[in-house]
Amino acid sequence: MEIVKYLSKIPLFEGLPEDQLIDLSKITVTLDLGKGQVIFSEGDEGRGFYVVLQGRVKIYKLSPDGKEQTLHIFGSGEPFGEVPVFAGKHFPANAEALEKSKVLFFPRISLIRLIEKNPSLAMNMLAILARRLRQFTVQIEHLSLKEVPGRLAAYLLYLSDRENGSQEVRLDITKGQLASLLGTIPETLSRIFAKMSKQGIIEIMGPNIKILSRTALEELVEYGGGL
Amino acid sequence: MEIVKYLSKIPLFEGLPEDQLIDLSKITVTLDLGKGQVIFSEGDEGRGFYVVLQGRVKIYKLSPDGKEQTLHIFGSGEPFGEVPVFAGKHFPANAEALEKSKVLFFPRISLIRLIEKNPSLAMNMLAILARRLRQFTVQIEHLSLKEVPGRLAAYLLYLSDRENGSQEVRLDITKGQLASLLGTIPETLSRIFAKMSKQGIIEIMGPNIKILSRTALEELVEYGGGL
DNA sequence: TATATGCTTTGATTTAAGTCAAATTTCGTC
DNA sequence: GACGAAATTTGACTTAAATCAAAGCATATA
Repeated sequence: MEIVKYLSKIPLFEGLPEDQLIDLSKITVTLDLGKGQVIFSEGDEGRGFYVVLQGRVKIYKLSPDGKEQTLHIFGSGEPFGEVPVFAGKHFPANAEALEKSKVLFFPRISLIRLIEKNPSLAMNMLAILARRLRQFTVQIEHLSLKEVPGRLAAYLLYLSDRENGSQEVRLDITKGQLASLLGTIPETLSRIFAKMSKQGIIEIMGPNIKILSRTALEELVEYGGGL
Repeated sequence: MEIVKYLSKIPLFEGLPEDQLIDLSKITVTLDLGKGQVIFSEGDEGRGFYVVLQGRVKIYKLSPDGKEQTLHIFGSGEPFGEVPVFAGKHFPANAEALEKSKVLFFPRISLIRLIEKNPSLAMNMLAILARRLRQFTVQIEHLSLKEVPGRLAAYLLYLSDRENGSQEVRLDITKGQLASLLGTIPETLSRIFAKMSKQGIIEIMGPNIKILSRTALEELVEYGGGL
């Protein structure tokens, strides 16, 4: 079966024996989503969690006046919506497909049953949640302790590191989406990009960015200000 | 043994059979901490996690220039520092006793062994981590989408709700600590308190605050601004 | 190719909140 | 109860970033 092969590649289920993967595959539902399609909304009952197969999914919060704060953007292989499975009740945020996507859905009940039979699955899940907690810690730090240029610099360095230190990175989300992820608005982000570019720290070619001075970016993260 | 009785009251270990609690008690180390004493620092290797027995413990991040963002304040019965146990390596933040405190330490290795033997413990930990993730979601939302008055209003309502809607709440942390928890500085917080007081929304008597208009607070959370 | 739609940039202005400095209150301890 | 240290408040000032408005680009689709 196709699904089993997919499952075995998802970090969450790494190291599970084949028979358990088959068990898992039996409880999953595959969802096909169009661009912009809402997967769940804040306050919805959490009946289970999801894993991205193809495409990208955005998790975000809305303020009453419609301003958006992106919490995460998940790509292929990443699980989301696990919180209510264990914490109970409802989703604390919204989820929406950024592009045409496929996601797997794992119903809560079946999953809990599976975990009870299967401690190592629980360990994997613990690791995932702990890692996510760590990401949030960083995000909170950035939002409260750093100005926007510092946050952007940190993000660019993160992208670069992800491609083992490449000088050139590509934004795989729109600049508007990046603004929301950094806790700001497109105008502000655009101005900061312009300033960084003028100072010769980066070079912008559409969604491709060449890092001209890694040091300058690191200083922005470290000491902020002064752009 | 004393410790076993303590352990049985900690949500994390709820529902564990007595013999497992005894096992647990054997691997714990009790730490006595003075006020202001550092428990671990960002970057330290995570050798295990902690549970507060008495007192209060603050988890926080520091910016290079010394500004502090409090992530959590944990009281009696609450676990902290679990992230590196499952996510690996080092602590992502600092921990310090806010007052004279007692905490239990659970070494990583023993703990993992225990969890592997013991699925229900894993389920409890999953629930705890999931709840914490949810709290962070809210905190990020607040930091990015709401102005300080809205965050303060939300905090006051939270305190009030915790004492089933009481009109009078008591800050169990200093206003400086509250400022850090809300992602701001004491001066700003003080001004906002003054404004709210002038507008008859609250009445301040030292650390005791009387909520005069719950509605006004709710509006601040909802629509922000206008103080 | 033309046109509409959505992204991005730029400019002018406003504003919330941070900084620096100093006065004042509160608190712990001798 | 009195002293010194710490926490809190107040004031004047600065600043980063949001808002509002409009123009410029792309991109995809008819």
